[in-house]
Amino acid sequence: MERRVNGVPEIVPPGPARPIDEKLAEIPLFAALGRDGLETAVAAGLARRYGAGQIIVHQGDPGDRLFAVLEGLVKVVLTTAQGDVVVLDMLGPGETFGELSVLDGGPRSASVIVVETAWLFSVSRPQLLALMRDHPALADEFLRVLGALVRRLTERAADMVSLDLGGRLAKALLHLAAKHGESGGKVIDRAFTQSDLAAMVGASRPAVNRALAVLAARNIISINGRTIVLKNIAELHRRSVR
Amino acid sequence: MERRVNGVPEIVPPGPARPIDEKLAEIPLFAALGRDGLETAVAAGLARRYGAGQIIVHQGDPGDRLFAVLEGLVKVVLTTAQGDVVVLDMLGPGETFGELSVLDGGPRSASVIVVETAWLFSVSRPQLLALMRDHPALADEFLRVLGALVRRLTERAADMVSLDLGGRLAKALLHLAAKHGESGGKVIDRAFTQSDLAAMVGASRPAVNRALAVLAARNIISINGRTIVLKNIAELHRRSVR
DNA sequence: GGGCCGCTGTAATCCAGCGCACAGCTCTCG
DNA sequence: CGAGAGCTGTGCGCTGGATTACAGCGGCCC
Repeated sequence: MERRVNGVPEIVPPGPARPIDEKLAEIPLFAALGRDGLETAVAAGLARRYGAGQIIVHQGDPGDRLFAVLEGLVKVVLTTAQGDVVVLDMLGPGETFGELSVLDGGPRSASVIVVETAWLFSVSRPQLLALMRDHPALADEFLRVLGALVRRLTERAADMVSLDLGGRLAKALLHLAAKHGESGGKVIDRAFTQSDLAAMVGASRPAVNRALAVLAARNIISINGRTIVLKNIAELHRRSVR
Repeated sequence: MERRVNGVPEIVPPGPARPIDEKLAEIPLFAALGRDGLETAVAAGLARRYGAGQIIVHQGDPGDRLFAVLEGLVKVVLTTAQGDVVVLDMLGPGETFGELSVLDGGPRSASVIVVETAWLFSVSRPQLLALMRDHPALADEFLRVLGALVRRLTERAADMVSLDLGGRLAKALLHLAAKHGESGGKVIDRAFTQSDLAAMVGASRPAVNRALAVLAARNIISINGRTIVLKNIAELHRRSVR
């Protein structure tokens, strides 16, 4: 069981457990390429393994690569001028980051840090643009991904101001369980801490702990160490909209 | 002087004060079209006037048009399930909205409401896609606009959790003055109220009033009714990052 | 001109969540 | 196997902002 302490880098040898193109074909964005396009992409891109705690891209740095998560878990982190940390999202297999670098080639708007040992695939901006030129379906899919990104950010901006801590936490739990959970999105058992949760919902770590305790007391969730089981999804939904 | 009460619709006759193509050429997105492309766009699109309080697009509705503000002022508003209102942005001449409808054709993620009598230009998704096909520069520019949108939303999400009311207000004032202000971005005198400001920074209206009073007492801004003069821009910047 | 409506300005009360501090637990590594 | 590090769980005082209420004021409309 992968239970590595956060913040401690880990040496991970390269070497895929399964072929790259097989994993890549499961990612919506690249699936649009078709068989031959996938081969071209694999040849053009880079696949690497990263250990927990490693920083993939650093906020503010230049960068022109688009990344896709093949395996593992990474977090998108924004550090404010005062050093406060905001976790924008957790990304698992099939998800991508670095879209902005492709759009305008500007500096990274956030950092991306490995939470669970991750296997990432990346292509450079020129390579991606060339792929898009040859495969218009990839361009369409890319726009779709962008749309989802904008919608999520919009919703999040509103949530941050209109929901109280309990609501934001409920929403975060549902979001995490749906994306990274087991048993049909009911169990969260991944390597992120309450501090990560706190940074996701914009609250202090103790406050999150309390809010979790409240949910557990109402039998809406159950907590066992770092494992959270969602027992009453409907109630969580209700709390995430009021 | 335009000093219409918010929320009260107003009948505004059609009829541009200046030619459409002239205004459109001043908008970065459409400027990429060149002379002949502009004419095509004008022929394909619609130009209309809307009175204060009118709702241009309604959150949740389907919609496939991209809008550009030629004149006036509109606000992008998100209403939560409980009825709380969040103002995402104020858009003036040269700015666009409805990009999402072009990306994925999904429902409107927010409503757009006229604040000051506005003259808007709009094109449908198919028309815009056709224009992009014939004028690749338009597609490039559209991606640039999207990049800016994503960056702004990302920054906003972080601001909402890391800045206190004073900081968020300072940031909002700088943002508004830069976009819609006079005298080199120092004076804000538009038709939006303290309630609008409150919905922008995610606070109650009295709280905003107090925060403004504090800034005025420190001689950082001066307030005269609905007119706000930024007297110490450097100090506002300082407050918007700590 | 008079009444009405909406916006600004301000005061009083209340409470959620923060900051801080500390205890207990578990996993890791020497 | 012992030490240490990092995470979870919890108590306490404090403050910022929400809530509510109300007075003053200026346009707007009849």
